[in-house]
Amino acid sequence: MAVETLQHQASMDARDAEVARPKVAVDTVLFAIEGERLKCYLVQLTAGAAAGKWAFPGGLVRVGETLDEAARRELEDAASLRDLYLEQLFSFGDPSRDPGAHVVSVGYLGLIDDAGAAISRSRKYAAGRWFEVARLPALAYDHSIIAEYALRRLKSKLEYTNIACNLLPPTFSFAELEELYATVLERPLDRRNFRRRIMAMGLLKRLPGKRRGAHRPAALYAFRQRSVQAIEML
Amino acid sequence: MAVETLQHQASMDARDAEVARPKVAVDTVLFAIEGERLKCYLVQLTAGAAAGKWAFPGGLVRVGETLDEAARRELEDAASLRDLYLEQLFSFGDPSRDPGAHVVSVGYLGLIDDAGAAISRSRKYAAGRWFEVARLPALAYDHSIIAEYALRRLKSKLEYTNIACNLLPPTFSFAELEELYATVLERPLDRRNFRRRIMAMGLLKRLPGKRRGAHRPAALYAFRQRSVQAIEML
DNA sequence: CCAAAAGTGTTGAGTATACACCCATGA
DNA sequence: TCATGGGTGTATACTCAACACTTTTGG
Repeated sequence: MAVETLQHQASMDARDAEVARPKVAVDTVLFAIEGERLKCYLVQLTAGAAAGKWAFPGGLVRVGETLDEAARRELEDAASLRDLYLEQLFSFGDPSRDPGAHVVSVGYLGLIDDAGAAISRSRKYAAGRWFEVARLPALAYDHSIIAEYALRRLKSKLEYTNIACNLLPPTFSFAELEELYATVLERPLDRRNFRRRIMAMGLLKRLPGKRRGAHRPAALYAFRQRSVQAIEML
Repeated sequence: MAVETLQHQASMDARDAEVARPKVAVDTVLFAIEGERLKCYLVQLTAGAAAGKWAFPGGLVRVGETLDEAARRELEDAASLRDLYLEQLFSFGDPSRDPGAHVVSVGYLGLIDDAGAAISRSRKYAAGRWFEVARLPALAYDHSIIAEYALRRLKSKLEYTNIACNLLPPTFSFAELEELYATVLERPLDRRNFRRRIMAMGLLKRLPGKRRGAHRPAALYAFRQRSVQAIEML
């Protein structure tokens, strides 16, 4: 096609309009902690070859919106979620990843501190709910590959950023922070070493109150700058 | 196109078919070392609003090819380059990044060990040549943002992978390896510490010959596994 | 007073850094 | 023999990992 010869990417060439082009979609792997388990949110598809299968919420990017905006729009549609942490992961372009058409998907990692905030009342999907990451059902398309990327990224960023603040409520005890790390990283942490490292970074501020429970009350903390991505950690 | 009705990302809304969709392109920031300088390859555009400006080689992704394939095809077209190291960087989806149309660009980082291998005889571009990274001309679209991403990624991966093997010829002296690091990272390295670290990793094998020069000959090395990405380094 | 979770320091090992001189060669 | 780049070791500071007991509360 001569189309290629005339231009770089967009091409104002009218012939372009007739050439089939891959579509662009976004898909978001949304994580939350619930009941000491790492979970992610899946929706059940209603149409197409993958109908009935579970997948990450996502959809086609529209002309005029950024990729982030598209991801946020889809999450709002799928689960009425807003204002969550989003980070671009990777783009998946295997033409056979969706048997119906060539769709390039930009994968996103999303984090939310409250799994309960997700409300599944989208007309677009048959259902939506949280699944334990360790026990995901079979996923549509190449979504299990996207899931692996997302999990790897989450684990890795936990070790060198303050990303954890997006998985915790505004106020939390130190034990809760440590438990978050242990849950996501799937290994126990040394309490003293962990506390020392976190404290040395000065990311937390101590709050006045105490968390009352059945036993010795825990001091409460908050992240000094929530949702900001500092560097250097474990 | 019924295609849309059949699947997830494409939403089943028939109206979708008539809606304009963003296009997908790839753009590759190709690096090489030449004359103790880090350089990257730019092409001069011939058409569109950006005609005359310099940009990274790239172009629209075709239906049926992967993103990697598209990037390789564009590099082959632009500079007759094949078999180089490519790694996906990030996707840039700001609708205004290309004033002509909404084009989502998947940025790639490319590395080649021999700048001389690039042959600019593409009909698509007015010119193509290497520019010192520290002295790039004004770039078309959002390519200066892509350039920053690429450079940051290169610097960072140099510190924890063996990615350097893609910027060096099959055989090199230790001084050349060190100089590569110093050039890219823009800081001097301690020769003894650097050598110790690299050696401790066992990534290199010593070759029998010597590099003859005006002075004391240097031992020659090669990467044990070329183009493989091991982990853990500086 | 007992069960359970919260909180707290020290030591040893390993790793990273700083630093200066001799070597081999060609000209 | 000299100019030039190639090649080598050690001492110190720092960072990371291992490890167990006391405190505070509710029941």
